[in-house]
Amino acid sequence: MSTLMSTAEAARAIDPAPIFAALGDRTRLSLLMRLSDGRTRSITMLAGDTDLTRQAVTKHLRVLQDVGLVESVRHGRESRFTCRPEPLDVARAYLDGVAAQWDDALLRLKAFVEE
Amino acid sequence: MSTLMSTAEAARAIDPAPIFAALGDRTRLSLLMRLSDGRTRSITMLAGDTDLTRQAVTKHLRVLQDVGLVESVRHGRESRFTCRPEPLDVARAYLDGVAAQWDDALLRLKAFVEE
DNA sequence: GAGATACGCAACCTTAAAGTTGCATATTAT
DNA sequence: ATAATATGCAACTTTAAGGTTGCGTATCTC
Repeated sequence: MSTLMSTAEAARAIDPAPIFAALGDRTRLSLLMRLSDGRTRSITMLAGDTDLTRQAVTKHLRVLQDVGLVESVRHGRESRFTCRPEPLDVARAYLDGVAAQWDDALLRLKAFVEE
Repeated sequence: MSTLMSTAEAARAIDPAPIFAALGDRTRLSLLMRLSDGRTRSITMLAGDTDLTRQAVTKHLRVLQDVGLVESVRHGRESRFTCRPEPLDVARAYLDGVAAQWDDALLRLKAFVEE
């Protein structure tokens, strides 16, 4: 079989559950929000704004990293995190798919009732 | 202050984390997918397609119900579940917001580099 | 080189998620 | 009325999430 597919197709092929799970935590959403300005931040910087310990923040960043939502680059003694938006496309593609199926169902139902 | 707001504004006002958390499980995503054809199903029906016990499915349905993703109506001795797409809009609005912020950041960065 | 800074790793605690089993109760069908 | 069906409730187990603390190591700064 061919392995060629568009990014949209690729997005649909990836299991979205782990991505949603990573997004399903307030602390992690907050970290993402702060990183979504495109700037890069160290763990200590990110932990400074929260009431959590650095280790807790590190764990959350690890969860985000495992699904590709952030990326880290070592820079001297600090590791700098950046937002990676690709998994968001996977999540959006999934939601769009469910919503589309839902809308189709409503249309068919309406057509059925009116015929 | 006014409490008037559009559905889009309302969507942004709701904490999306619990919705994402509810979506962050394969079994629940599968339940949602099967319900997103708009048809109504009993717990036993939904549990029949899985390798889980009825009770496990009941718990998952409860999680989905708690964030408004499904709705149940008692009908005789069975309770029938229906998909409710509104929370999906909340999730989509949130993802769109983050993605937009991200795109803005890239634009500003580009402008900064080129100036 | 010495001290401060930034991090990684590992152990540990607490709580909740996911799932099971057993039993009670309400409905439907015969 | 009885038997079968569909569900609800509660107790219990297992495992993982979220968080902390302590300590070791690499890296800047002076």
